[in-house]
Formats: sequence, structure tokens, C-alpha cells
Amino acid sequence: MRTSIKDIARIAGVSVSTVSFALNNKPGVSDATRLKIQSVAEKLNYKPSNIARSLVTKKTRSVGLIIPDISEVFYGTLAKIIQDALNEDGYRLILCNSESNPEKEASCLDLLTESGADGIIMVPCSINNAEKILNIMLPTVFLDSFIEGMNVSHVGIDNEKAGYRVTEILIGLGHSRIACIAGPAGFSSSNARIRGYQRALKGSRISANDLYIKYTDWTVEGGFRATKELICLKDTPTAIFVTGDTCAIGVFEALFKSGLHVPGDIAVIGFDDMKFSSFLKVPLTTVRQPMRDMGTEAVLLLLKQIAAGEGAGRKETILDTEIVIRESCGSKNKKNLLV
Amino acid sequence: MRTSIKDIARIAGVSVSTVSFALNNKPGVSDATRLKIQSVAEKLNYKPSNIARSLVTKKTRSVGLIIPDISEVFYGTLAKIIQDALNEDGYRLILCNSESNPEKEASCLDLLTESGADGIIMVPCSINNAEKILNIMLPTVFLDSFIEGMNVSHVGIDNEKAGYRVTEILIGLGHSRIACIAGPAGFSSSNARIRGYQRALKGSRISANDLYIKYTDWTVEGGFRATKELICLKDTPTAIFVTGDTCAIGVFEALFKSGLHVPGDIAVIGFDDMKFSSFLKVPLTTVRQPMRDMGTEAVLLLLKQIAAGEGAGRKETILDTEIVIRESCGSKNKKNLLV
DNA sequence: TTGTATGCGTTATCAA
DNA sequence: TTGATAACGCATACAA
Repeated sequence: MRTSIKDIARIAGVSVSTVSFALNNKPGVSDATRLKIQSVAEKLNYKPSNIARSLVTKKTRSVGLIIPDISEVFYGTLAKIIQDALNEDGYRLILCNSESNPEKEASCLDLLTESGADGIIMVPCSINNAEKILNIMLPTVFLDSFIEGMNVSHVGIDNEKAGYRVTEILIGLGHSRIACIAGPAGFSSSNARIRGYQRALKGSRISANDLYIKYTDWTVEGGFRATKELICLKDTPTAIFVTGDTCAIGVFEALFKSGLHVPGDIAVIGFDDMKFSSFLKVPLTTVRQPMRDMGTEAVLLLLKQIAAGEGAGRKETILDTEIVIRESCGSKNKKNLLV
Repeated sequence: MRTSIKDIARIAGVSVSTVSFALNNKPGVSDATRLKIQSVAEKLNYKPSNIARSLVTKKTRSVGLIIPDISEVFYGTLAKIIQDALNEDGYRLILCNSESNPEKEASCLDLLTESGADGIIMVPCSINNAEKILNIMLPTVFLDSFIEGMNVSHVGIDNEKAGYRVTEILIGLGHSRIACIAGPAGFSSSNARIRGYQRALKGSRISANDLYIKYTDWTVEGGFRATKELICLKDTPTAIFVTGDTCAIGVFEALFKSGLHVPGDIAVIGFDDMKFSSFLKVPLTTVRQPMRDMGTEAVLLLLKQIAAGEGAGRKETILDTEIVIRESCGSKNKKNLLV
């Protein structure tokens, strides 16, 4: 049996409500009894039950985080930042992996509502669960990706613009056969990057080639497979825009295995700027996302919504990115570009 | 107001206990009423409250995971594996980062007990909280590292042997000035690797040099700093054993910045075999840990303990590792070695 | 300043 | 096969 406030009340010779008041530092308890109660609680090694507390307060001080895959560095880093911000305010983190699968995403949503999460931060992997998200009536913030048209707060970057700028750089370096390896089709962030890529091509009157766009799962293996296919094309691309640095590792692997050199034979630009990106065999040019700001802002927004109850309006935060020029794109211009 | 079994009972015209029985698929309810209750529940979009359920059952079906830092690939990968295994059995994951800080580790422990976790899987970062771990009386499994002498289950690898074999390889390649970049001093896994390293030196009658052992925080930055210091030594080492691949990235950076070549000037062997390890500028020779087995075994052990209550005995599982030979150690022998 | 009583949503015991 | 009712540990409105 764990010790409860009842035990403390009995031993301290007071009522349970007094114990409750004293332990929660509420006014209306004499210093003498408060001290006594505290010492008894200490002695009994009392730990309040959040379960019981939540049942009456309707608040669990926990928030759910739904991401595709915690083992991917990008999401892991985001999770750590969110975790830290949350803990600072005394909130717990319940972790869920959607695996970029709408049905699993739905399960995550169910799990979180049943657990009584006070709010949800999620990277939506599809638009399938829009209705469910509305139905569960929980404060929610979309991170990185979002679902268009929904009245839900959202923090991210201008993916379209970033995709546009990356492609412009490649075009500026003389490339016209530019491929794009994107993430799963359900992510708005990935789709926006593709749109930017297409707009840049159009702007330079380069005819788009559908075969140059590959959808993967943002993993090393995915990048490897997509690149293998690109290499087999009749008009092999001379440049690849990969929308994730982890994925770019696989791109490199496929390229090197085929005896192709980067950037000599094929230029590569990634996305995210992970810790390893500058240490790959060829240092990777990439788009740096302000991950810390993204995470903390998402938490800020969510906690505000939780505090405000129904009354909190939707808010959208779009943060700036920066293109980090390294060797993989073949540019001699080492100056980074703000997007 | 969320809908409760009371609402269902009222609308279906039955008692709450019948609703509870029906919804939990317990025997003793006629098919007719069960169906009726289920349809009402469906219509009201009923989701059970795990909070209330937990208050009476004393089980939350959630387990806490305490790791140093979820943004480190090694722990992120472990977390994902654990999460999957847990979800398969209907358990939730509450994530905690200790940041290799004993005090934060203590906070994590407190947080988890207050949240009512049914059990804990943890990578202990120190021996400071041994007593606390005992006191909270929760089923616990140590993963990767453990605290010696404690009656707590543990799954990991033979770190001492791995450190020994790595050092032996380096010695076999002709090195005698071998440095070791270890993790924080609180991790038993890291310390065992150092012991193995020292034993191998001793076995070959190479005098140990204390200056050759560096403790870091297992990050890129940590590896960078440690290597910088090693390079400045009078007798610069000709080989470095880094006890983590992420850390090895920083080692490479420091080496390259100083104009040193790997493995020509300095041989490097890492630990973990992360996804990026074969894609670094110089493919990294490293010790592969059976991470999937480690994670699933930890979950298996924990759930068994949770099911068994007090009666479950301590169990220790030591899994096999493999040394993956790549270019960074300068060996022409590409055959991997089972440790 | 302190105590009594009630309820949160569920399970479980016992009676009908 | 079903229904009252107590209990879980806590917070809180109200009474003393």
C-alpha cells in the first residue's frame, strides 16, 4: 500500500482536507500544522497520486507527442527540445510514433485521449485524421507539417520557399536535369518543398520531368532505392534535391556504389542540417531548420491553448531557414543564404 | 463533458456495472444487452478514462523510459524499439531524459512514480540513485548500463570483452600508443569498455598512459574536444578507441581539421554502429550492438516482472556483439569479428 | 484555522 | 443475467 493523505491525516491528527491544503501550499493553514503535516509526509515518504488528482481536476499535466519515428534524428532532436520545454512547466511527455501511417496515427490519437493528455503536439502524416482531431476536442498544435484548412495552430517553416531557393541554386550552378527525392506523400512540408522545386524549374523554363520526383520514407534505405532508380533513367539527373539529410546518406551510398562522384558527377543538396551532415564523406549542402525555435514555440502555443481553454484562437508561426553551403552542391560560394 | 459509462447506462436503460461488464467483454452479459450497450457507446463516441480505471485497478498500463538523451541516435533507436514492443502489449511510454545527470535522473524517477508508471526501463547514468530505485518498489530493468550489486534485472552486452577485442585489434595492427575516449564516468557500460581496453594493453605489456583516457559526454562536441587534447599530447596517440559512434564524428572533425589522416596518421574504432557510421568521410570500424534484441528483451523482462508482481526474480541477459571492420582502423582484413 | 461531505469515472463485491 | 453500492486517492465547497 502506498501512503495516502489519509495516512498522513491519521498520524498527524488532522483531517484529510487540511493535509491536502497544507501539502498544496494553499493559504488558510497555520504554520504549525503545515510544518507538522509536512514532516509526517516526509517521514512516510509520501508521493501524491497524479491519477487521483487528475480524476478530480480533469488535468493530467501531460501532453502527447505524435511523430513519425523517434529514431530519426530530426524527430528525436525535436522531441528532446519539446521534452525540455515541457518539463520546465511541469508537464510529462507521452510519446507516440505514427510511422507515417494514418491508421497508426489514429491509434495514437485514441491512446492519447484515453490517457487524458491535456494537449497534443503532432506532425500529421496525412489528412485522413482531420475529423478525429477535431472530435477529440483537445488543444492541438501541428508541427513541421499541417493540415490545410483546419482551424488548428501550426508552427513550421516556409517549405515552399526553401524548395524554391535550393532549386534556384542548383539551376544557377548550371544544372537543368534536377531530381527531387521527397518524403511520404502525406506530409505537407515535403509537398511544399516539391512545389517550390517545381516553381523554380518553371521560372527558369526547365521542363519538369515526372520521373525526376521520387517519394520515399525519409530513411537511408529510401534514399538509396530512389537514387538507384534515378541513376537507371535514360537522362540521368545531374543534381538531386533530397528533402531530408538522413535520406541523403542513402543517396550518397547509391551514388558512390555506382562510381559516381559528388559533386563532380552529381550535385546533392539536402534538408534539415543534422549533426552528421557536415561530416559525411562529402560535406552536405543543406537547408537548416530552426529546430529549437520550432519545438519551444510549439510548446508555448500549446500551453497557452491549454491555459486559455476554449478561448484560444488559432495561431500560425512560420520561422526562417538558412541554406548551408558545403561541398556536395559544387558551389565555390561558401556564403550561407537566409531563405 | 466527456461521455462516461453513466451516460451510456442511462441511455441504454441499464446499470453502470452492466455497461462496465459489457464493454470489457466480460462474461455474464446477454448478447442482446451487450450489443445494445456497444451501439450506444459507439454512438456517443465513448472513450474510457484510463485515469479512473487506473485509480481502482492500480495499473496504468504505462512504463517509464529513462535515457540520457533521446536526440542521440543510439537512445532514439532504442526508444523506438521499446515503444513498439510496449505498444504491442497495450502499454504506453512515458519518456524521460536524465541528461546523464544524477539529480535529473532522480527527478525522472519521482515523476514516474507520481505518474503511476507500472514499471521502469532505464539506462542508469550513475550509482547515486540506487537507494531511490529500491524505494519506489517498481518493477525495473536496467538497459545498457547497470548498477553493480543491485538486485535489479539487466540486459546489455559484454562491454569489457568488446573493449578488450577492439584494443587487441589495434595492437595487432602495430599500435602501442592507443587512446580511449570514453563516455561519462557514471555509465557502467563505458567503464567496462575502459577496463577491457586496459586489460588488453596489459596483456601485451604496453604501459598504460592515464593521459590517453578521456571522459566525454558522448556527443560530437565531446569527441572533438577530447581529440584536440589528445593531439596536443607530447606522445600523440596513433590510434583512438571511441566508445560511441556519434562521438567519433567529432573525433574525425578534430583530426581532419588538424590535417591528420585516418587511418594513415591515426586509426579510429568506434562503438554502436549507427546508420551513419558506414557513410562518414572514412567509413568507421565499430562494435555493433544488437539493439533490437536489447530493447525487446528489456520489455519482455519488464512485462514479466509486472505480471508476476513481487515474485519475479532478477534476471541478467548478456547479448553478443560484432566488430564491423571498415576503413578507419586501417585493417585490410574485412572480416567482421564476433565478440 | 480546521473538519465534514461530496464527487471525479471506473471496477468490483455482493445481492437480487 | 442484472443492479446497488462501496471503494480508489484526491480536491474542494461548505460548515464549524
